[in-house]
Amino acid sequence: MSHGFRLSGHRNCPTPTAQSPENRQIRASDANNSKELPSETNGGRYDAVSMIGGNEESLPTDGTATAPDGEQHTGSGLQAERARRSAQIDDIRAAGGEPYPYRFDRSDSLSEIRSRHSDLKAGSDTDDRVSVAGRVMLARDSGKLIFLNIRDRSDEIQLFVSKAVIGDDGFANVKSLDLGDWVGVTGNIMTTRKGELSVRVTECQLLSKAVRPLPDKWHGLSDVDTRFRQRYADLIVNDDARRHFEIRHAIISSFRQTLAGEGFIEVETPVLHVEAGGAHARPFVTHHNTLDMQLYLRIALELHLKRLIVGGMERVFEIGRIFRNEGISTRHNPEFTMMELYQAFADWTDVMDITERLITNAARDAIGSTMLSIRDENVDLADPWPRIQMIDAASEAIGTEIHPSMPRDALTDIATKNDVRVAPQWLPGKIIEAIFEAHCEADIVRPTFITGHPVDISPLSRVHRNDPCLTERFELFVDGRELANGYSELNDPVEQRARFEDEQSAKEAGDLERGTVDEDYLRALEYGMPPTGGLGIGMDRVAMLIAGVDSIREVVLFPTLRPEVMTDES
RNA sequence: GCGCCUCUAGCUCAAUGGCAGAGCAGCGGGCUUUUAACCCGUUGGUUCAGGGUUCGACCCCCUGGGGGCGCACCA
Repeated sequence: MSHGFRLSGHRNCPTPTAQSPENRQIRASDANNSKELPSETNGGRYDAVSMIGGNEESLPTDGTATAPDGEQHTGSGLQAERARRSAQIDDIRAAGGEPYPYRFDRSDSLSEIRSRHSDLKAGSDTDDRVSVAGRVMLARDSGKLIFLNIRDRSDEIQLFVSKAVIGDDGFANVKSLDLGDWVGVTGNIMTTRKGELSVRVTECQLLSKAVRPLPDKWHGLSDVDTRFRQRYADLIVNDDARRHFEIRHAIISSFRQTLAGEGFIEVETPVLHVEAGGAHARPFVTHHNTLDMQLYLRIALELHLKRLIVGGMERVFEIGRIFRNEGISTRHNPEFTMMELYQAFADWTDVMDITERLITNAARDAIGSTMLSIRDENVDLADPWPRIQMIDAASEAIGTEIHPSMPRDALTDIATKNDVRVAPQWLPGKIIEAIFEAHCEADIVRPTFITGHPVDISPLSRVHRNDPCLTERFELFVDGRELANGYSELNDPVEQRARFEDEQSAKEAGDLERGTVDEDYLRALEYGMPPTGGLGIGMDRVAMLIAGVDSIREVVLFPTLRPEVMTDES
């Protein structure tokens, strides 16, 4: 850690400056900012020179800076830049200022100001005095006039800083701001000659000093590794990154609204499971110390939620993180967010309907339209979504009729002729699914329900009322990706036990993703579960669809990555 | 896990076997209506790491590491 910076005196209490008279002044002005006092708007409480407390103590002007560790740094480079800014912090403190004040009274968000003054003509002045806060994103210095662009969560605005208005000391302090610093300013709304909406700054307070420089102001951050590892920097400089997560938020919010409107109750069920059931996937294993027992992170929400249907809750849903110990790709993150719902007295057709409503509403709420462009095809989510049987799609793709009632050997032959490798333990339904995945899945562009999955790959689904080899199950595919999975829920405890036992023997035969017999779940079913429709939607993939991105990492804030090797230069 | 691609200044990118460069950011100077401001000057490099080939390596080869994409895995 030869280049490690330690700000002196800030690890101990009291700090060396805590006893100084200047510091007591700062404390007093902090009190002026505190919530307990009557909150008058503005009122000149922000000293125009509060950054260095009125003292004309100036920064080194020869381009060198002394880091707190005493090492001299010249020129640029990350370490030199951090040293220069750290030295600025020390100077502010030495002059009795506070580079990291406690709070700031903001009168408006930037978007509020922008909408209030949307019709202001070029070259206008107003009586609208505001206090706004944001991060300095751009700066243009023309001698006795400085233009800064600051940004808050809602928007950006220009600060118009005139030496004649703010005074020499205040002007020098604004000049010493770096891109990335947070500031709070007070002033009147105006427009420049070119019509740019601005705040004519009379007071400027540093709210937080950035010690590390921002990525390129124009190109932003494009190195994907850095973007994901330093998501904070990505969010600061990349508009798209912020937009993707706004969309994600709007989608989840929209789902909650749609579900609340249809009488669903949001619940939370355990993440730590004794048995990881409800899906075919390899789980993460963990351990509880006091109970001294092995636990699994959940791979699905299903079995707990259906226990609640047994309990009579009728309509429940959960939006929660699930974990699957499998490969990572543009479509898979080891932890991801699933929405599952269960509705008593409904069957799979009701569930397909609500799937369309949820996703169409989400698009409308998140991007204001149901029109999407998928692989250069214009898709209106509001159009009805086709419903195609899996066996029909697969049969058509290979030009041969297939059905799970056919002898396994015949299906194996057909699969092999169509370049699908068949594993020895696969049952007929699994072979059909493999043919579908190899020959149909990737070609599906617009939202399409694939229905009627074979019984042997659907241990929790109810048998199709018209075909004993199939189930009343569907999966939703869009752009070659599976987004949702739902079915008429199997509620016969005797049949469910038989299906679980088939799962267990497959697992014991070496198929690690298969399930086990969940005795407590069977006990629940014995109390009687009403006819029920259930649904699971991968929220990350819905967000990918609506945001129009090809990688799940664009809609997961902190995707799973290998640990970074930290160096002095990081 | 396998294959292909990639890693150069804080950021974005050049340099294809012959002196490691530019723009932005930074630093110094100028400019009172700019807006990716502009103008003049200027600092900054373990070219991911280690090894090899060569008179000479960012460049070619080997090993390792990070990342991306594809495959595999993944109802």
